[in-house]
Amino acid sequence: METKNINKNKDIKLSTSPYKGTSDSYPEEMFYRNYLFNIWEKVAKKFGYEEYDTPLVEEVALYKAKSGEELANKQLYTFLDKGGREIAIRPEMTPSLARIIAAKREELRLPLRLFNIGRFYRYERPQRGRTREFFQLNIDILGVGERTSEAEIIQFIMTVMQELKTPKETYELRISNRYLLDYLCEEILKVSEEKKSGITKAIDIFPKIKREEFKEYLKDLNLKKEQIKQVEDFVQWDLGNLQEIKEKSKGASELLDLFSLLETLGITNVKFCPYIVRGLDYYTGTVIEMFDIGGDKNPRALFGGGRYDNLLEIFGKEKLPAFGLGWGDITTLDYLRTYNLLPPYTPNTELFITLMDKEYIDESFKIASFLRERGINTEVQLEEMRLSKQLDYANKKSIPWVLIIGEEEKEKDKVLLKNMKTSEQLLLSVTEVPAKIG
RNA sequence: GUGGAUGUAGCUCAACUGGUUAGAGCAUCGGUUUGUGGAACCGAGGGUUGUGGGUUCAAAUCCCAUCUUCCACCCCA
Repeated sequence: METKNINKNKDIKLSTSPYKGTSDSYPEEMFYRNYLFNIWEKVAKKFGYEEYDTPLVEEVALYKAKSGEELANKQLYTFLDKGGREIAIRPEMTPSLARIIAAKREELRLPLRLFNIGRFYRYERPQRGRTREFFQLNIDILGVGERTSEAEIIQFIMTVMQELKTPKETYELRISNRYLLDYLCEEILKVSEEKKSGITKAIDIFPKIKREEFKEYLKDLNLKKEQIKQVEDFVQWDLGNLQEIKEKSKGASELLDLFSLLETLGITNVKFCPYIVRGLDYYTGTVIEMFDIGGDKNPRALFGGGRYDNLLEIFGKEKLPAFGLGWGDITTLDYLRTYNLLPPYTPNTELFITLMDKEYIDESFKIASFLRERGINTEVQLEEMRLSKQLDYANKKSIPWVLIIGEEEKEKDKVLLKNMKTSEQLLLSVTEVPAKIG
């Protein structure tokens, strides 16, 4: 009976490839991912941000309330749990963050500086810079409505870029403000509320299409000739244009304040771009996106973010000013690879202990424990094997040091420490192995 | 969700356009070398040609379906 079962299992050929749009991370890939994550975490902590986390699943209603329609309806992984609840795997962090803040709205001391590095899922067609499973750094400051909070996050961004050793000519932080669109529609174009979303969308795709196509697009929105010209004019605005309307437009004055603050901080690689609008429905003021401008290999934003002062309202709570961003791992690693900015892969093991005779294994284990206590990452050869093979193994794994313990060494109560790079060998006692090796 | 391309050994690619037993480089393993790695040489293992149908005397090659990956749209990290 049992053999029958085994045969039956043999007939089922399971695929070894991961689920569509996801990928397995072998040690080398983990090394690169952790390189990025460690920098994110280190810099976030440097700025006084604290780590938090939320469940991977949420009720679908959370996303229906405020995320974009596309994200909530089409890109959401959903299922019914056994109690009949509609559950979603989180596609983004901000709604969850808003939820946990709203839950403790009354007792939290402000401002709150929070970050999280988490896994997210979106049901989409995979392509460059876009997969179904990805990680994101979410970093948010809550409780400060001033431009200072935005400047701080932008300072954080630039510090991370520095840590990643990114060349200045390869990136640009594009900044705009949602209130500016209100001003355009209400004060300049004087169009009805329904037309606003169409115009917003047109402005969003402006950098992607040709001038003529843009004109056609606006014509299709039933805009008058004069209005079309005004929109074409708007997407080319610079800070000078904002100066003229700063008394009348909240967006303009906020942007001017932010840019003057950034200037005093000596922050470069930032640009006012009127066509940055961002899709998610909850943004209210400043919006930002980071782009690779060194070539056309990475047309997708490395991250996007903005101000979302009203998000707590969906929980029936008092408003709370908030500003934050979601920084993607896929897009960023693509970018880092494009410019060869990732460090060479190096395994963790610093020292390898050979086994010349299987009788010596307890000696190996004891020495390994001793060295590990001293902080040296130590790997032990577990099977008797020709020495050349053991050295070959250490060499292929780029382990910098090898400790040889054989008959000769045992007699003298010493070990032979070999530097794999220089081939130098040193006969010494175990206690003499330097704690800081490498 | 729409459109376009793709799939041959672990990886990168061949196979004279439908014709014997699907090959090579790299990688892996073994040996030359039982206490010294990186080089060289010798050898070995590894494939239902993504999967399932169909056409044909004959299919990696042609047709259909399906899946994967990639690219664009959409959306977005």
